[in-house]
Amino acid sequence: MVDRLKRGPWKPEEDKKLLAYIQQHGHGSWRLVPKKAGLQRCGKSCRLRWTNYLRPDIKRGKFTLQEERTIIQLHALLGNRWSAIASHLPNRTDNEIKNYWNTHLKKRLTTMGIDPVTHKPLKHTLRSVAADPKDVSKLSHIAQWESTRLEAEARLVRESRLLREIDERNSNKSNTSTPSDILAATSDEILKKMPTTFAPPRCFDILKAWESRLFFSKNKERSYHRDRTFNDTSINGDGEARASLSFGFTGSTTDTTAELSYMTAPSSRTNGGSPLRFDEIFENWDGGSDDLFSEQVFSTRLMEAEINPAICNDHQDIGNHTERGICDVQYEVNRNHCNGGI
DNA sequence: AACGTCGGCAACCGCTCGTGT
DNA sequence: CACACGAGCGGTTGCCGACGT
Repeated sequence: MVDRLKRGPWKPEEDKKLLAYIQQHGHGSWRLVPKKAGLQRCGKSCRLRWTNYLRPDIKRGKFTLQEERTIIQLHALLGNRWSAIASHLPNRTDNEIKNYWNTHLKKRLTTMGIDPVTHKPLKHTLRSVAADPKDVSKLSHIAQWESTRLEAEARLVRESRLLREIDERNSNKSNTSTPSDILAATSDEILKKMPTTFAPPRCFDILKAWESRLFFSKNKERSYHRDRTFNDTSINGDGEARASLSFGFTGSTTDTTAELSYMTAPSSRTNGGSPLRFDEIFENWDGGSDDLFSEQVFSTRLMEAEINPAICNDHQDIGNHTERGICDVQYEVNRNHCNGGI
């Protein structure tokens, strides 16, 4: 008689058997696992049960806001590459992330007027759903900002991957190659692989997105037009790229200059968090006091606040944000009290 | 209380990729 | 080079509980 393989949900005793076997022997070849563990399952079923459920390092339960943001941002960069996304979220499985995306995040983005596939604004939504022209404008700005930023970050990832590949290949080449050989080969490869159009400094795109967000500000009490300059981009040895935008604004009692700088973090410093969204700062800047900046505290306007106003006032120290995330965002503000303005 | 609908999630399916022979 | 096999990945299915009528 041929043993029929069992399918469907796993029973606790089956879990126990599989767990006990793997803890004692390791899984080795998955094909042999069910036989050795005394299970009427196929090896593939055992592997899935282990990787998606039984593995001791799996984190279960509700996704944090930080995790949600990371998923959304990584999805914009990587698409449906769930395993790649999961590698940035410690202790979460690709299956869990995929399910969470399909059941929660996709719908949420759609509600916010963002296409969950392209991460770009849904044009029909901007026209029809948001009847108030102010809402249309707001949605449009947010979507525009997000889209530009994501495109820039996607390019960053592509370019750094390309450079790393080339770097690795060169370091693996035989020692007989002269430096000029390597240089020639490298330049050739870069020329072949890079887009034919000239790519502007990476961080500028992101700053330009911020700039449009900033100068579309709804606050009429301040003027943001003064001393607005983009500063140069630099890339240091750790792979960090940085650019900054300096600008001034005039308030009712103070003259303030500020610098926004965008710095990509080297991979060694990333830990699966997500970058600070600058539109969050500006939303609060518009309505907040100048002291907001001297205290280095601001309110985060979370994406979820679009649907849940109850979590709008979550205060967090900017220092927490700069230590985590794929990209670091920093800002510096220099305030000059000018006794009644300039 | 019974029934229908919906959402969440575990599990499966089929394909691709990498590796060994 | 071709083939077989194992493992991994993304898409899909189906079960089950919650909720509404």
